Amino acid sequence: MASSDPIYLRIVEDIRRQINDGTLPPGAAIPSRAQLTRKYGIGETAARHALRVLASEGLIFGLIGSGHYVSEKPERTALHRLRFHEHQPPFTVDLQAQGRRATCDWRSEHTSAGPDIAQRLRVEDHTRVTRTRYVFRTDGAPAQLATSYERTEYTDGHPMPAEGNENGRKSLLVRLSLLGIKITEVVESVYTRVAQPVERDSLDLPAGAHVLHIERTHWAGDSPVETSDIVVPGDRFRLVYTATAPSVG
Amino acid sequence: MASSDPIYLRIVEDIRRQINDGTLPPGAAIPSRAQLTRKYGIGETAARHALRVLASEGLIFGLIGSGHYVSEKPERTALHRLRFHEHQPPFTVDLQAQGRRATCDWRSEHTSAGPDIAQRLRVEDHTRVTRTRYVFRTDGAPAQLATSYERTEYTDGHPMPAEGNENGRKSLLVRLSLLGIKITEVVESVYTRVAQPVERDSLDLPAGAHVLHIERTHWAGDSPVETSDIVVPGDRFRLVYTATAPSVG
DNA sequence: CAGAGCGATTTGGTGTTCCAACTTTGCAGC
DNA sequence: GCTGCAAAGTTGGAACACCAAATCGCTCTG
Repeated sequence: MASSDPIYLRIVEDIRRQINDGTLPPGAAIPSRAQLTRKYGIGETAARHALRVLASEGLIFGLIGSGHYVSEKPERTALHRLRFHEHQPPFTVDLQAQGRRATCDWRSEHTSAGPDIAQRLRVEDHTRVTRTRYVFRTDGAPAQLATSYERTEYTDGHPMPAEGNENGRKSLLVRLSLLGIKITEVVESVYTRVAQPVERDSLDLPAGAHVLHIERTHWAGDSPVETSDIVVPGDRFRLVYTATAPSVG
Repeated sequence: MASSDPIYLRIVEDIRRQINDGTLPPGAAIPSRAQLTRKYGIGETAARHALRVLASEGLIFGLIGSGHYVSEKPERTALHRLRFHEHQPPFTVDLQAQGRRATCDWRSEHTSAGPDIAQRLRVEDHTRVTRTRYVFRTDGAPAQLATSYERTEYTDGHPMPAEGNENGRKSLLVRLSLLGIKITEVVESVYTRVAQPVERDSLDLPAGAHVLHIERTHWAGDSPVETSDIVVPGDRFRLVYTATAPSVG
């Protein structure tokens, strides 16, 4: 706000305000670079810099040869995560529960745990674990990128197939229950960060896009059984956690 | 990766790779604009653009007169959210539970519900509600910005004081239990977005910073009792959700 | 040897210019 | 009236230049 602020920030704040208060509704055209330079009496550098900042924030988007336009307000699909009911173990709700066409492909392999995964699974470095990379798609669009790590000792009896799709899918809980292992606790740790190149490729994200990163660990008593990293496009989803009091049916 | 990619992206990917694989550890100096132009045989525009992109992603930061340096890997403080135990209502864990010096100031007022809040509280537009703005600080630094809305009918008996700090704080649950209202369900919806100017001011964030936005609603049976918007700096915190199976003590 | 001071270096803001790729528009010709 | 093409407008990449503010290192002085 200070008059000592750089010029381009003044433009940014001005346009942002117009978008917020509805003067520029979604779909409206932003003045072009040439128009901005005339309107505000600035150089082209400042004008394009302002547009770049607004575009990188997702408020507007540019079309080569056409112009810049106000983005639609992002509708974030609810992704139901942990849900708790009495007399049921904690579980995560599948994408299918959304009533959308969802598919899942995975690739599974044995590998050795790095320091981070080793700590989360409470094993030594280089312990052999089963790593499975999942790609979830909803309505054809990539929706989640998940990497799951299981302690191989637990799952050797009923191992993951090397790869497959949703048809051959057996949930973690089913496979573990066959081994007499009961999940007693699930912990999810959520944070946001910039998408890495691999994730941008898999999830079809632009440079600088933010993702929600979920570190999930399933516990059986005091032993972590499985841990996974789940990466979700930050502009397309919201995570919903529901908790129900035990004494109510 | 394609050779048709713009030059500045090649530089970005090259430096990003060096940061990721440890060639450039946190604190290491990035080559200056002049050095980059010589090293890659590019113009100054491309060099500074590459540095700007990396800086906007938070991977590096610039010091006027000194240079660009690799950022520390962000340590995100765990913010324990919903936790569920048998025979206890769902509750959110306070900041104090972190073992840190935390303070809280708030300002409370009666106002009329806008369409968004009205929908979440299942009331008509313009129904009178109690709005309370909280600012939580941890170790002196602003940590959370929360805006809570309560249906005035529930809380008129034991209203919020107009303003106060952590010393005069009575939790929502305590006030409601005095009125015989028992929270049976808590729903938290989490997403990430760019911080708005007001939030940047309150939380001391740079332009373009991302926040975690939590929409939380407390339910008593089928009636929403309180709903709040909780905004948390995305680079300083992670949200931890813990679920324990009912049948285990 | 300590400290002051100056100059080289670096970032960040801004202006100007040029170009390639693409879209939109309007006009000419059928 | 319709088609097709050319011109004008727009974005995005890139180069170059200039300046203010800040930092850093070296030198010179006391």
